Amino acid sequence: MSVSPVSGAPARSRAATRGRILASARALFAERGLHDVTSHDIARGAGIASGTFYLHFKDKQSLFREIAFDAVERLKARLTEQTGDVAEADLPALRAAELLRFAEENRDLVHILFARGGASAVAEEVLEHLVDWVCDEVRGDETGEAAGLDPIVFAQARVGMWARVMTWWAESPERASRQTVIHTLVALQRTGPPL
Amino acid sequence: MSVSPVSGAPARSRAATRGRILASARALFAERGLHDVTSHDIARGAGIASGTFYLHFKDKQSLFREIAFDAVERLKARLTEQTGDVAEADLPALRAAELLRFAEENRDLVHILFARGGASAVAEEVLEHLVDWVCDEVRGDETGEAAGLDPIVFAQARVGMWARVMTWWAESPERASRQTVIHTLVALQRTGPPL
Amino acid sequence: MSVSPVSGAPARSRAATRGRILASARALFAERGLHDVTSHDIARGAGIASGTFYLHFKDKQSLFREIAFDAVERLKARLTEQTGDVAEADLPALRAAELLRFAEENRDLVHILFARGGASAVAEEVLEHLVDWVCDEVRGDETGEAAGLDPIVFAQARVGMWARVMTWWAESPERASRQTVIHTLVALQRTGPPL
Amino acid sequence: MSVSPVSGAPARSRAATRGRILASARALFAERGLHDVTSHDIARGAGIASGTFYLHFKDKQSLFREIAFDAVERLKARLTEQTGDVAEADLPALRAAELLRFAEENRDLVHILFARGGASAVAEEVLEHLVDWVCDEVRGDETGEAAGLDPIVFAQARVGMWARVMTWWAESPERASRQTVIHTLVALQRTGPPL
DNA sequence: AATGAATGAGGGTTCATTCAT
DNA sequence: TATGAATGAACCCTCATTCAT
Repeated sequence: MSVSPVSGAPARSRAATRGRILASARALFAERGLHDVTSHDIARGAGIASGTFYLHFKDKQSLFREIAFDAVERLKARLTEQTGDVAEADLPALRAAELLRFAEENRDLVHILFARGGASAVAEEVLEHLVDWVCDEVRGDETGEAAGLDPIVFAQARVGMWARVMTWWAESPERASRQTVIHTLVALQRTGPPL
Repeated sequence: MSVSPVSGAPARSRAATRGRILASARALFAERGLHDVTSHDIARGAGIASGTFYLHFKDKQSLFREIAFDAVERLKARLTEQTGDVAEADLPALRAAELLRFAEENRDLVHILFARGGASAVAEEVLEHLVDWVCDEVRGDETGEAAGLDPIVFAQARVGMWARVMTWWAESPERASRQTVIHTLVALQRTGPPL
Repeated sequence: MSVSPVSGAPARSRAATRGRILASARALFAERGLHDVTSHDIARGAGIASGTFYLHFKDKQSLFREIAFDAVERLKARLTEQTGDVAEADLPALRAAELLRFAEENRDLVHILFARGGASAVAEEVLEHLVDWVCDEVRGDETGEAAGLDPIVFAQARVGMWARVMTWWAESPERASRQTVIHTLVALQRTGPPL
Repeated sequence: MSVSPVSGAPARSRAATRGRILASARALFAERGLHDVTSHDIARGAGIASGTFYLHFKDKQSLFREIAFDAVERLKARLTEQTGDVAEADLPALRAAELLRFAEENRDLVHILFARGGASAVAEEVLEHLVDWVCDEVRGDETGEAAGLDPIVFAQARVGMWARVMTWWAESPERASRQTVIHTLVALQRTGPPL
């Protein structure tokens, strides 16, 4: 009812706009973290008006959730694809390679999820989600590397390790060759014989 | 007009006020995370006026830095104390025990530093600081567990593992017995023989 | 390419859409008040797209005006119908009965006009409109109950009384029997003999 | 933690600032109604920064409540002062006079409470509060003017009448002489003999 | 050293309205 | 006629920080 002159508006495709918002948000979150990115920033980055943001997402938080969980799902899918096609002995190396591939192809996402993302409860959920997944896998394989270890502690440790290494590598992949990283990860995952 | 107070006897010593602020901040940060605690909250918790905060700390950021780095230094000291007094074979277990002790005695700090604290660049610095320390240690010991591995990757992995496990355990220590956690950590740190 | 629809047979008639909008608005305004109902809410309630609203009404304000003035006109008509058919002594009771009937049949409208609706200048206009009408009536009847009184003050008082009682009764008619309310209104409208 | 340069701030008395805000709000609410006055408007009118508003009031709503209920209490006090000092027959006239005095001395408040104030649930509460008061009074006096009438209906009617007349008169007192209004009100409050 | 009232730049979000399709 | 994505000004409120006392 109050004064509110308006200029006008085009009509791009809904899906396209949504995509632009996601892309803009991903980039900005990676660069500055959830708390230092405003909904206005995201809108500007997407080339839309600030109100438009809320036509596509309930709020900033839920946009972040969507980006985060979409990413973990993709990561899980990557790691799962490997299983079964190969000799068991090769699995650790293949998985390490997949982690690096994912980190390389999703440098911004990795940063959001595992480093700066810590800004919110969402990141914690994401990590816990990953832990649960590893945990389930380990429990299903009594004779594997985690035999005799507590599955949860094992999973927490492993996820912590992965997250940190991926984040570091994604930040500047030139700091260590892919082979070096894979080799180190594989070694660390080969637990020695009991004393 | 009134009796002048004995000079040199401030109502509260500068150091005491500073300490109260630190304590209040530590508790609040742990409970709600950096971004959900205002400078007013901290002042109220410390029983001082809001302006007084700035008489003791440049700003919220630097208070957080101080808390964070003080904590890592204490953690490093703990881990270092062990070295040298014991047989090399026992070191991993002793260190794991120290990590848990630290986590237990500093539940709030651990949360700030490694989980929710992620809210700022400071937490990233803290982790990196720890990585550097591990890295230096590893480089000085060519024949140790990290022999043949890239020191930086090794350090990142180890710190990631420690941070995650400590955070998880600190959150509710009743989830796994101290022995279980130590045992799992030790096993994961005993890298197997090269293929 | 497809069979062309019979011309002159719009999917939905203009008037029908208009009516749906009015009905939707009436219900929502009554439920939540003018300021808590958005044009989108109205459109959704009417089963149309939000843009369509503006094909039928200039803006929210003018929709509200239309609803409001339509209602007062109907109320006035009700009260006027009575006049002339009956003995003068029975008029007050008949009118009071009409007020209640109107309130009962238009519970939502009454609320909009006289209570929550106060949200805007429109409600004020409506009341003033009613006052003018009562005023005119009174002026035309020099020997009536208002004899010797200032017509405007009289009209303001009467309209204030009516509005409040109707609103209250419409909100939950079970709070007082129709007879009780009528009886009280009639008594209050029978001004006593001058001192 | 974000950029937030600040200019500086004086230190007027807390009570004084609070008073300035109340005065500014009263004037603006009367002029434009609750919904068309922003917290910035109020702050500007009070000569303070916009944030200062929230140092003194929880939000706009509660400021409005305070203004409103303070006013009704004063009105009730005025009407009560009279009781007891005078012959019962003179009471209606004295009360009517008080209503007008109040309206005259609080032109803005009257507008807020009984006209534009309709904008919010608060105004409804205020009116209901007044109704309850009248109701209680009436119930305590079985032989008074309301003898034989339903107390609630009676109170609703009376409050409606008062509110409307006060509002109208406060808006421009020159429209009718004080004597005229009082005379009319008194006449309307002298209910006639039962048929 | 301490106080606490004041500052004011934004932050997230809403919504009346437009217009290309 | 109808659609619905888009607009963008404006709103309420927060909070890190300052400074007169």
